[in-house]
Amino acid sequence: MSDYLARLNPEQRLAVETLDGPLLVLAGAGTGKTRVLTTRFAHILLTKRAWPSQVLAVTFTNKAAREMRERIAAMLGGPAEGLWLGTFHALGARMLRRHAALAGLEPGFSILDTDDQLRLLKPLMQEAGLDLHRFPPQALMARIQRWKDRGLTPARVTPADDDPDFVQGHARALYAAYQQRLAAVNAADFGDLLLHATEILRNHPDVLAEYHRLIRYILVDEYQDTNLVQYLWLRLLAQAHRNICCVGDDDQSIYSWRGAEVENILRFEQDFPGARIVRLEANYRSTAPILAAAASLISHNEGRLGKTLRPARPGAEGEADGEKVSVIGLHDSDEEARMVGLRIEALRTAGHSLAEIAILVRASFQTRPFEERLIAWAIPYRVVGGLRFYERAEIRDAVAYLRATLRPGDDLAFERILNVPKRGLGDAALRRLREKARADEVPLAAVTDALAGRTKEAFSALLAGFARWREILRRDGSVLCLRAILEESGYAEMLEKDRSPEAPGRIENLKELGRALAEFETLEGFLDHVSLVMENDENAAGDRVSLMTLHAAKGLEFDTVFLPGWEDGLFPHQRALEEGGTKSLEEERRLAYVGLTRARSRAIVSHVANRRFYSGWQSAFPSRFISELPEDAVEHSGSALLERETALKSPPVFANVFSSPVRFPLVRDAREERAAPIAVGARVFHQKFGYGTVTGSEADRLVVDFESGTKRLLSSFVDPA
DNA sequence: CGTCGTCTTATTTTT
DNA sequence: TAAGACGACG
Repeated sequence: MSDYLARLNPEQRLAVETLDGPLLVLAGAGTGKTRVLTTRFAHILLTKRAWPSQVLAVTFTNKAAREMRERIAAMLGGPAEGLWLGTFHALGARMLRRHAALAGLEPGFSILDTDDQLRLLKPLMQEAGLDLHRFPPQALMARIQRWKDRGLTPARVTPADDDPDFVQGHARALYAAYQQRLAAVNAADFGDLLLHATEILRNHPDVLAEYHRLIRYILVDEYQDTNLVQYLWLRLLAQAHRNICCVGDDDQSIYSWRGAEVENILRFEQDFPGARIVRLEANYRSTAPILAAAASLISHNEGRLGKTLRPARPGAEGEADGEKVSVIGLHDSDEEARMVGLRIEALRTAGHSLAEIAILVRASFQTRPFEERLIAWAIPYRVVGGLRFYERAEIRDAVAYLRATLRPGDDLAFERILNVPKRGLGDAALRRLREKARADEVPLAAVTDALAGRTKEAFSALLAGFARWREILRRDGSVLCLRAILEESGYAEMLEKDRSPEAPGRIENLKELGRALAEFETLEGFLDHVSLVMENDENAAGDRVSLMTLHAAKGLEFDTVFLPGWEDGLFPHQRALEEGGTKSLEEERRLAYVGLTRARSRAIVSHVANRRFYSGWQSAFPSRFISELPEDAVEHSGSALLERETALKSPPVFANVFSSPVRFPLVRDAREERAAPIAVGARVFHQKFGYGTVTGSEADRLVVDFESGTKRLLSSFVDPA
């Protein structure tokens, strides 16, 4: 028997070897899901049931796709080429490029980012006479996205899907107009990639048949996070041979806000009659207390498919059941950050690798106090999934230049860089260009005789530039073209002159863009890569603490996981409590479950009594999730311990906590306590200025002598030394 | 047309 | 608080 099969446990093996017919693998956290998927893929190939190009494997993130590709390559003993392996969006794009005409697009269509989308939508809303203050374009955009998530083209949107009160009942008409504009500028937004692809399969049986011939096996990762279009797309592709294997965990469904429908996984058996279900329940990752905590927490959700994780970690028994989950109450977020920093230091001293430590937060703004603390103590860290590489302004600018060079009709790209760097083509010039372009029915870059004087010259110079860059692109390739653009457009000069601290980083980013560009044969391929895949992996290497949102942590694991900010109103989030009812609360709980199950050996949950909120402070109660953890797997400690106990017994008035400035008497205010002991003559510590001596005070301000000089600052910025 | 200052407003989660 | 929008001035 093949040794790759021998390495699996019986349930995993069943999941790998059940090749014919629909199969749902319910894989709990840490049960070897990725291993099953990749082994299954390799098994299909090694048993010669299909060629690599006949298997379609879909993941949610690029990271997962990359990891799968690497693992498969390792199992096959060579690079895995020609696979249909990627994210839903990447595969959708690939499909759409092949059949662009069927969606009313040219094959070289652009993929828009959110800026472009709004720039397209805004004027349409204005034309409809909508007040953009009362109806934010983002809100309508979100509505359109949700429709796309559900596979609804404008024609398919029924009055039942529409809300007559929203944007004065214009939503559907604006959606149709928006789609027309997209086609007019030969562009697709993110949602279109799957919507168009699915629509093509629905409307063109010949194309569908082609894919049925082409693709024999389908593998789907994170099935619990698929939305309706993704489901429709998969079902269409799978309907001929029905060899579809979906792997997922309903307890880890955390993307409903993005249109994901847990129902997809819950009704798999009805969708694919005769489907088999395999449950993976042996958890190889976490200690018994962590699993007990996670299990107890998630048991408060209803409507689960039901799985019981059992500890199977090698040596789990030998480690005396492992450390209990720590729950620590603290006074405020700064203290929380200090606690985490101290513990990280202690772990480091004890020989733990920083790469095995993660801080997982609910919302991205929470990362700040931790970053400040880690910087102050010189603990290397990385923020995972923050600003993506492609989302940085300079990258978008450079890409817009490339897009406008490659596609003279790409008005959105052209508009973006028209006056970047400043060349005297401001709002007024743009307005005139737009009017003329509209009247003459030509792209912006083809407008003539719309401007006069200086602006005219600047515009001609820019057009001459593009003509030159197009020539360079054709003759010398994209890398030299990019270099010419940056030099000749004045963009490089603009950055060099920029004395702000970010400027050097921006220049670095552009160099990185050039390096990435060099790896692509065509500019078209590169542009797709950039909008679909490109990630920010600087800092990826090295021994660093990982700092990220809970959402970004799915699929990862660490020895030690810090879970700060478990307070009602923050986690579960206020909006989940106010809107969406039980469903949202359950999703928050699944998020907590995901967080806990990232930990192999240690999980440290913390909550604070006072959290920074805009400029002021708000008191907060411990998260209700904390009381859902089993007492015997948890150890409580911390300076806010008493408050926690009182708070948990108090009536549930949580909804008011964040929206009103009420201070609950049972929660001590960290400010008052801190402010008192700092008197004239006291030694204090400041994050930036270091140690100093207080020489005076007035109201809430202190006068402090630092080595670098005397400062007047808010007492809240210094700590007693 | 561009710059500077004031004012507002926002904090979920992202392919 | 802090970043972004917007309006008044040069």
